[in-house]
Amino acid sequence: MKKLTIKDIANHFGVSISTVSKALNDSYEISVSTKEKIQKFAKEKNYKPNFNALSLKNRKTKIIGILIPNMLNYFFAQVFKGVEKVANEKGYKIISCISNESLEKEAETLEMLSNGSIDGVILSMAEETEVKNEYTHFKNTINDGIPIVMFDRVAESIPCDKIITNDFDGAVNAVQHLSKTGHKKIAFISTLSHLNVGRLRHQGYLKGLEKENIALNIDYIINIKEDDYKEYENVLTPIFEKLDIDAVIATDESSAIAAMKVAIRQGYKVPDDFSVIAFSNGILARHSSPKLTTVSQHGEQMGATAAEFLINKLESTNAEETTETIVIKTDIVERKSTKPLFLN
Amino acid sequence: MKKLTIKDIANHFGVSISTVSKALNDSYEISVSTKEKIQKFAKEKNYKPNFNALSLKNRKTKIIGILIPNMLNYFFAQVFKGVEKVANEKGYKIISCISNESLEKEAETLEMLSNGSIDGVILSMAEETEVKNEYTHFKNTINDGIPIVMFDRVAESIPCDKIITNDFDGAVNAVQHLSKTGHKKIAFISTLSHLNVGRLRHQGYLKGLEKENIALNIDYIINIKEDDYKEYENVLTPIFEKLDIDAVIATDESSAIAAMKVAIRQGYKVPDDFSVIAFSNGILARHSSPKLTTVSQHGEQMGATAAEFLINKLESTNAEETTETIVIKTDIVERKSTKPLFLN
DNA sequence: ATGAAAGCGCTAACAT
DNA sequence: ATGTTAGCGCTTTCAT
Repeated sequence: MKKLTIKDIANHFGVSISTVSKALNDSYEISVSTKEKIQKFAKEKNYKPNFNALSLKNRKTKIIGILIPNMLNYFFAQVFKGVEKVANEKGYKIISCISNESLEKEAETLEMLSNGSIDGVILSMAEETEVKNEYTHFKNTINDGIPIVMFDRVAESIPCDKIITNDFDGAVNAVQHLSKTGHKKIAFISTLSHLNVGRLRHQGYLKGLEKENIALNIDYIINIKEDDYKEYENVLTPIFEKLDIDAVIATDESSAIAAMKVAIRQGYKVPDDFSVIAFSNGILARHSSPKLTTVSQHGEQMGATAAEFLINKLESTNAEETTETIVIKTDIVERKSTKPLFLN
Repeated sequence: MKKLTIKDIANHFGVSISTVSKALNDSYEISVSTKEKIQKFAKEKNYKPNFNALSLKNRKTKIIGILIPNMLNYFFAQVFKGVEKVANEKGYKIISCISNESLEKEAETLEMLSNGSIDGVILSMAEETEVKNEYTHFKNTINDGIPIVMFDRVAESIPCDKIITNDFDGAVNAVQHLSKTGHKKIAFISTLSHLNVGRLRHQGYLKGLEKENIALNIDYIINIKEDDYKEYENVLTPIFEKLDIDAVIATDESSAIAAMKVAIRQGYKVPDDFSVIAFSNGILARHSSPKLTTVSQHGEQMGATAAEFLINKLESTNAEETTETIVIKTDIVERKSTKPLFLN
């Protein structure tokens, strides 16, 4: 039960621990015969070098932290998958933590991790952090020598690599798609108006209208609290009754599906009289009826990219302190909630 | 940038490192005045004891591993959330790994983790592992002194704590629910026939029929490969055309939703002429139209329970080697794909 | 009240 | 080819 150490092996063969260490690391200094017997023995006994001893010695753990606001979100799960894939390939393990959208937990977690537990961290800001604009904990961990890579919800002012999507362009494209398929009365439903990604999508929506020469109707901008997706339908029903709209762009799947249901209930035919596009990664889009056309976000690729950047930074010798911002483009995935767009 | 160590502090005050160590640990051996100044200094300089040094010394990391087949599955994400919550409360961190349903990756991962990286591990078996019945890697890690807690997909023969659901009873209840609301021609759609949880649900289905005095119709048992949920509708369409059924129990959400769509397309009214119940935790259930009645699995609670058991084992001094199996009961959550059940 | 020294498991520079 | 030693950062026993 007691784990086998290099010392035990040394005793067993009556040699010194450094001989064993070198033998196990296949050093040229050690004779072939002793190397062989020691390696064979170690293998048989299933010897594994102690992780903590190595980390202590090397001053690095080959562990990266990932800190996300919420694990029940398909987007973050996808990002995680991408990170895991790359980390695994490069021999890194992952400590994963949840901030629960809380600034305090985010800060505590970062604090807890910056004691040599991890070599670097990939994170997406908690909502509260972004809203309060409180970034000192990020600065602290960077000052502690722990590189950060941020994705999706990133803090502009923090000097670190950032992996984001083209939220603005995504929204522009969504508007244009709808417009080109004959929808001009386009509402914008946002559950993210307090976050930067939400604002960017909003601005993209405005830009899209402009490009398509559609006048802005203020009433078409609908902000809902994201708390309770169960309420989305109730919130939207009276609005849709009042408003004369023929399309919706939503910042997330749930509200898009709610919008679609309400529209159908009110007698619209989707996608002909009423089209819907949502920002999304999700499973919901593929299971709704009709299936949802989406501005799709490539979470896995974002995660993989984040991991690559972080690991590069960790393993690069030259201490070049440049930081990059990478944009992973969204795609419009046409499903059944919009009319097909033929390029003319 | 270079991290502050106990040695640095000792030098700064011209005292020995053991004095500093004791001072920081608030030892009675150290005078109040030196304790104060050392603690104050440490705090100001944001001193953090090195994690790896502590782990090496204590022979424990306060890290638990979690090894799940797939992160994009809402059930596993929920379990993770439960684990995270408890771990966090008790001061443990989590290293999370994905087996991707692969025996080899599962074994490799366990191997990689049993070098002192973690104190214990929570896992759900990869599909391949369960199918091939290849459990030596579990035995190895247990022999390495790393306790395992398994959940959901558990290996009977391995001596460890296990957290499972009452799949059998869940299926019985589902059948009875349908029967009592007037549905007797109940099909069973399984995407998990190769897994034990799938078999248990299957047996529960049979038992439910028996209890309700419904004769078994072999054709009503429909096994589909889970690979491609996109194909579910195509697979089910001809079957439903041929079969005379008025209800479906599905082992997962996706196939349930596919079944519902196909039924609706074929002119059935859900839930009146055709009811659907699915084993599920998911978001899909709450967003489909109509919303799906489910045998609901409480993943978060399973995760929390698993973490509690593991941490208990890790922190209990007495080496009692008993293992327990805990059943977290499912509930039927009535939504709109079944008729309401009034107890008579 | 403070310090010296050993040890956790390992590597590596420096003997021999 | 093999061994000795110091050191990674910390705790703890045993001096002083």
